[in-house]
Amino acid sequence: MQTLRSPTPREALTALSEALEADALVTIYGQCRVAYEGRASSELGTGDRLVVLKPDGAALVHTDEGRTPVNWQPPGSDHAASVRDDALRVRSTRASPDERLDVTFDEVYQLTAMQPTDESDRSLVGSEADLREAVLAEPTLVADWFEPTATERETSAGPVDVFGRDGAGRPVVVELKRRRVGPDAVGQLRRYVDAVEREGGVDREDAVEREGGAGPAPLPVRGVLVAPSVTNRAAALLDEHGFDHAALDPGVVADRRS
Amino acid sequence: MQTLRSPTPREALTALSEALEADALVTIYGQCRVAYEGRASSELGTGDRLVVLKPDGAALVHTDEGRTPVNWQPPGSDHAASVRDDALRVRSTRASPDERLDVTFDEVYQLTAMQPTDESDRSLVGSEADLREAVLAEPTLVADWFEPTATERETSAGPVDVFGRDGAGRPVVVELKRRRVGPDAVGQLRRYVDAVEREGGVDREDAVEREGGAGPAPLPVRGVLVAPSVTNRAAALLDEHGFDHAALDPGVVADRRS
DNA sequence: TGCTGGATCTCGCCA
DNA sequence: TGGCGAGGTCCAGCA
Repeated sequence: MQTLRSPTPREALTALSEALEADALVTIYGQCRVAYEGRASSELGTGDRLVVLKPDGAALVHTDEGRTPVNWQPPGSDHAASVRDDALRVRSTRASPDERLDVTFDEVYQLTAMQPTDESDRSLVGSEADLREAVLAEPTLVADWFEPTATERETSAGPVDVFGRDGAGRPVVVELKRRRVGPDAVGQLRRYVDAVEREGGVDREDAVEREGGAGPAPLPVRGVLVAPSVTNRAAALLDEHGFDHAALDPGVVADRRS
Repeated sequence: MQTLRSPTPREALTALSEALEADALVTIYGQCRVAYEGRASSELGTGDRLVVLKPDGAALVHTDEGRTPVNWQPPGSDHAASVRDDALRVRSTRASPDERLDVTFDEVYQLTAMQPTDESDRSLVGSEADLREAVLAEPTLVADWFEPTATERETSAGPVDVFGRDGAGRPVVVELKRRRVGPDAVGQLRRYVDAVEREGGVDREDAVEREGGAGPAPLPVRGVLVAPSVTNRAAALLDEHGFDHAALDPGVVADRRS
């Protein structure tokens, strides 16, 4: 690890160039201006910021506020350093989409180059995938009549989270959400239900069996939204479309299963 | 600004406590383990990471990869430092939702406390708001028959981006998107069109005028999706609902207007 | 505070 | 590479 305190632009350039070459993780704290041009374009006047350059090509410009960087460049970008008008300039570019981030330092207070080693993977519990596992292990969590037959079942509108039947053999589309949902989730469920309805709501094997017979008699398709809770607008939409809601919290489910 | 190189846990604690007290922006680079518990829960084993603590309560844990921190805490959280088992521990908590982030350092390589001053605001061009301005200034960009009458017009499904009439007096709902859109945007447009249709598609003044007359004869409502481009699935949905698509790129529009 | 939708969303998966 | 949807999304604006 190398750290420079208040380096001259030339000193900073030398250290930064070496660090980028060596695939180091670099932080630069200093007074700077920032310009971005690409998917949108932005300008940021003079101020003190923390700039992080990662060996995978990510670049972050952080002020003293907010979880989100005020400016950034995604991984895969190329970092380059130079001195212009006696000022250190860091430029990060990428193609597709074509975008460019320029950070010009009036003054560099500190520059650090690190070589972190990190073999560890993060394990996360409480995702939608965990919710799906819980539902498959205990389908009555959705409804006492629910019998799942497939996950990620393909439709013309995209894959359905969990697909199955009710006691009367009607197709059931289940959409899973790990948190309280708004109208968008109901719209999503609606698209899947519509698609299954259009396609006759039969599994592929059923379709083959029926092929020689009469045209498909479209079955009514049930839609169930599984989520801890829903907003008023979402509840109204669910009602409007005749969909069901199963109140399931991934955290509670995880506790019960453990 | 203060920087400690390879401090002992006690030295790090002292410096960190002072820095947090002084509302400093703090970076800690070291070998650590991370645990999160709240909306979900996660574990992260030993590795070298860069931790950023902001005076507004934001906390970021960055590895050498990715734009997104591997763990974090949003602004508004409370940071606290302590020494446990001869190791520096940083805990960031917040209520509502109740969540906690713990970072335990096996070793601190460097700790820096900064006092950044940043008065500058970022200006950004190319947002959906810019697209709206362009459409209002030149409605024929949407269609030669389009006459806007309101923005953010309220409906039971939420506010419509731009509302207006076509040449025949039919209500028009316009949904703006700054980039290529998928099925979700069509679903959104559909919800707004449905809502306006249900409500008669009249402006408030019209409704008052008509109140004494016969019941409202629901007008067919037109829907227009304004976006640079649409995916195949979205195009199919637009067609299915009889909605129009106007190809407008916010970047191109910005150039033309400048 | 909750609801709603935008974002240079990011990220992973899959065709 | 593009399409698609999840995310501890974050975030602003508004009721």
